[in-house]
Amino acid sequence: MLKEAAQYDAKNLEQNIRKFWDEIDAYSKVRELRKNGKRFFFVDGPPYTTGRIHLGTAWNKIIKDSILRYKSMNGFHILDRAGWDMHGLPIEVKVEGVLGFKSKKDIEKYGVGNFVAKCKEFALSHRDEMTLQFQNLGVWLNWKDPYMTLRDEYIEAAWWTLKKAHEKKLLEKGLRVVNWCPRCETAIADSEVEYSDVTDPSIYIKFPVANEENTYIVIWTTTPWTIPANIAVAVHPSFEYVKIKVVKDGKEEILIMASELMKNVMKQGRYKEFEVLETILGEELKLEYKPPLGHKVPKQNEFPHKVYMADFVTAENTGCVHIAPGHGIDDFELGMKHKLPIFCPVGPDGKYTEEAGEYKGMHVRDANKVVLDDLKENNLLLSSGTISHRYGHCWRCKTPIIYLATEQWFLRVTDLKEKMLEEIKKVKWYPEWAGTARFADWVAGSRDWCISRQRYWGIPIPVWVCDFCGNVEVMGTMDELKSRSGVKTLSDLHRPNVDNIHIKCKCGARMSRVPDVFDVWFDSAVASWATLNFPRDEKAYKEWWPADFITEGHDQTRGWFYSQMGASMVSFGKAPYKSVLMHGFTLDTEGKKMSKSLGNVVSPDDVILKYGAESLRFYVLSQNAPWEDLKFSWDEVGNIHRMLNILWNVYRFPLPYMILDKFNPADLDKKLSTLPLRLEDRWILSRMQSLIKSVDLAMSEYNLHKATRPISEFILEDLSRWYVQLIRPRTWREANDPDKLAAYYTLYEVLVTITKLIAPFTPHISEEMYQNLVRNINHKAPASVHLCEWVKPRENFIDVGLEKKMDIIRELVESSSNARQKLKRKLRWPVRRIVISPKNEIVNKAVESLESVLKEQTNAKEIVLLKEGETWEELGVEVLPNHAALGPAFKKDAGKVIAELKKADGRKIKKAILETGQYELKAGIITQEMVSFKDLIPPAIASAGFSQGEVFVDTELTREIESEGYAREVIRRIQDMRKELDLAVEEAIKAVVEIKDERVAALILDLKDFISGEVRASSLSIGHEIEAEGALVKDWDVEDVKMKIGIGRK
RNA sequence: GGGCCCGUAGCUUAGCCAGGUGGAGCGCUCGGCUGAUAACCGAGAGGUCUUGCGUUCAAAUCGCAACGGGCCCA
Repeated sequence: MLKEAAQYDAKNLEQNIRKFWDEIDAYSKVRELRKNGKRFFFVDGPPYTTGRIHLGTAWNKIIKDSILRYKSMNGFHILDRAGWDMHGLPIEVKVEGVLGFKSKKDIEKYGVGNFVAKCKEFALSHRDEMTLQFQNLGVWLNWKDPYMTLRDEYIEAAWWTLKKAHEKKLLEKGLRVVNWCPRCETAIADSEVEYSDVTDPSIYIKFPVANEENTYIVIWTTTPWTIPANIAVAVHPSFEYVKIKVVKDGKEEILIMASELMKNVMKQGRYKEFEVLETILGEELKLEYKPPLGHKVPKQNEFPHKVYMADFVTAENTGCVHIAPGHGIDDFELGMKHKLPIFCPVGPDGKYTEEAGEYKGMHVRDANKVVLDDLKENNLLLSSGTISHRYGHCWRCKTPIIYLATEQWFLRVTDLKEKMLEEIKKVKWYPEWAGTARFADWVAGSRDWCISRQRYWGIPIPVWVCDFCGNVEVMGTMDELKSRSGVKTLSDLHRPNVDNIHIKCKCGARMSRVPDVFDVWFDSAVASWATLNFPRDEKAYKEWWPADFITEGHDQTRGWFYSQMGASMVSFGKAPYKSVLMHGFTLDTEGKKMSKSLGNVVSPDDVILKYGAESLRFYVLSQNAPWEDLKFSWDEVGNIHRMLNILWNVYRFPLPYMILDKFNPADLDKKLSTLPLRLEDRWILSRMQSLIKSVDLAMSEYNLHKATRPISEFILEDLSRWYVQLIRPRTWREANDPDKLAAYYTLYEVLVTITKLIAPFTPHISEEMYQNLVRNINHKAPASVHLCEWVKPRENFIDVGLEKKMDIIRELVESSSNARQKLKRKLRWPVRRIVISPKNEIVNKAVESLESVLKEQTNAKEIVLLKEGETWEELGVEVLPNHAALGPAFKKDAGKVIAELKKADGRKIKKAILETGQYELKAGIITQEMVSFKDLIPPAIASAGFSQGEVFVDTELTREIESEGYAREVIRRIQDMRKELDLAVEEAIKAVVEIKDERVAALILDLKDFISGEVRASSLSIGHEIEAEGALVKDWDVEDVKMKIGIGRK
């Protein structure tokens, strides 16, 4: 049996439904049901297990959930392990914070094992918290058996991949300049560098040219601390450089710089006069200079210092660029090209080493000022100021990064670039430009991937190097390590467990593991095979890989989309995914990004608390195209909530009637073909099919916004505002009226269909409706709506012509209420007639077939339909005299003509003028140019236009109309009072209506039986001399007529 | 500084691909409805389509440039 439904309470409903899902283990049932379906391999981009989820992560998972639910209902066998990214610096930094650590030394002192254990604990507890938050959104993924980067089998996938790289000679150890965080004391990836504005020194330095007295080459830098590592100067080969003579404080100097920057340098150095001695092309500038800090850094005196050509030099500052190959990427490359020493006198902690001479032990952060002073002392500082510019910071601890030349392990992905670009083309990208423009650009400009980190909480790099011969071996699995090393038990594969394992080199010496761990991006890079437990489980890999679909935010272009692609090219030589949906970011209402420092963060929990998860779900899905950034708006979430509330009301409104009538939809299809469906029933069924089609079309391109918006439109416009209004009177008819049953069956069919249509997007409310509408009727039906098949459009229900006609009827109803409003005639009061003047034949067809709908909705006694283009003859025509033409023609008789025109029948004049061009008055003949016409609408008539013509509403009162108007006023007030007494729908009453106005009392008395029926009164007295009485008595004012109504239980 | 995306009413947006009188919702004002009712419906006001230049008979739509926002990079 159907059950009645209370008001929409999202939070309560959602909690109950989730409990229900748990009880019947709905998720597992759904996956089990589809296990023979076509495979659909989805890889969850693993969120990082720190802190709580934010709106962006919520959106991400909601997209995934909706698409997977849709796919599942369409028969796909889905593999969808949730994923967790659990290693890396972010967690280390958090744990360091908790333990109050400041540097790596603190960690070593605490013990690597202890520290790693803390990190693991942190990651696991946050995983649990975040799982709950995702589940509260109604997101269905495999939460019971998620993939976790800290598990041994996952680590093996990374190891296996590195072994592949080694086999393919794509793994190399090398000296490179890397982004280095001096606090975390590790290399960090390009993607871990966060840029923000900082103020730095902006200084101009003179490098003394060798063998030329008082001659200097001028360079500019923002990092004075790199000057002790200066090895060369770069100039642009095709720029023009000058040697100029300047005088300052009575001393003569010769300076070298780009000629177009001469003025700038003069200004910076506050030189008043100068003289150009020589102009030289960059490529001819062959100079040697003396190290500016040779006296402080003795090592510097061992190196030659020369000028080299480089295309990266720009015409800014001086046009001569300070080159420190140990501290810059371009510098390093120039150094490699010319075989310069890669001099890097800075240690991993950011302090100068022995090689820095007198600077030894000083932190580079403190060195800028000292270097400046030293340069000034030697008269080498031309000017010193500050500049505000963007500079890189460690994304976790916010320390400004430095560039250091260090020995690191690299994946030579640049070797695979061409092949990768080919693979990108084979992937289906949504939207298309995400792949062809954005991702391809990024890949084309990418560099080799530095995968080593000098840290603790991560996947240990499985590389063993011979202490003696330097031979390199990579372990691919735990078993391989055990058998190579002879170690029997290994509790897990983290540090420090694997640190002190040695294996025997083929040369006979001992091999030791390199102490590094992987860049955490490498962890998630192997997710598509790690989630299949490859290499342990090859069968699953063969059956499922590569992924059919992944979806992440646009920041993952350079992140996960790329890291997966790189790792997969190394491992398997092909793309790891077949299709990618790139989604946007959540921004605040201003379009600014949400950040803690701006205080504009909205958490998903806040939204759920106020409106429930479903409103949030439908909101993020429908608000934007998925790939656009979403400007969060509370108001819009509120609108979605309202829409869901209306859906809920539409669902619950027929329930009491259906229950009362013991409605049984068991033979729904048969009934729909045998019952006398009205045109409006056929119309909503047709609209329903059109809706299914648009949802399917949109979903085929993952256009979630185009799938959800029409659903919302349908619910509001077609179902609630129109269909439910139309069938309302039918639902309170007596017993077995086939007309009522037709409405029941139709509405039921629509509600059940919509339940399935919204299931992927708003799974809770859908389930709740389904349980009542379907399961309470038929216990053999699937236990959950999510176990149902997706609905297919039924062609036999589609009637496009009918939909068009109904559109016109709706327009006519709108126009007529517009016209009513002009004369302040309420809808409760019938109107004598509605006259429709159509511009188009389709209007006639619509009105002819749907006249009953039109009549009812406009509350009109009669519909008068004119022919296409016909003017309504009852309209008067006002003739407007044109004085400028009449005056000269009739001279002194003009007054008479005008007076006659006013009295005459305008319609006749207009007709004659239109047909013959003239009209004969007593006072003379008038012609076209002497008059113009205006439609004259009688006072009781109002008009309003619509797209296909015009509507006239005749509000003239008759006894019948007045009687009905007042009667309805009385009915509505008695209904209101019934409500106030909280009477059951079918409960009978007795009522007394006392009206002092005798005329009105008589009018109402005409319809006494009608009123009794409508309000279920077993006795009803109406009159001017009776007295209102009953359990509830109220005074009313109806259009200035005083009434006193009393009602009570029978 | 570069690549990609976005900019339409006070707010959120459709229309842009394929040029032809800019549509909605929210909010506001006014009105209506009343057995879905702490709900619902209608009407009205509200637009330099970010700006400028160009192509075209015609530009929100196509092109170029600038400005503002986002992501990524340098």
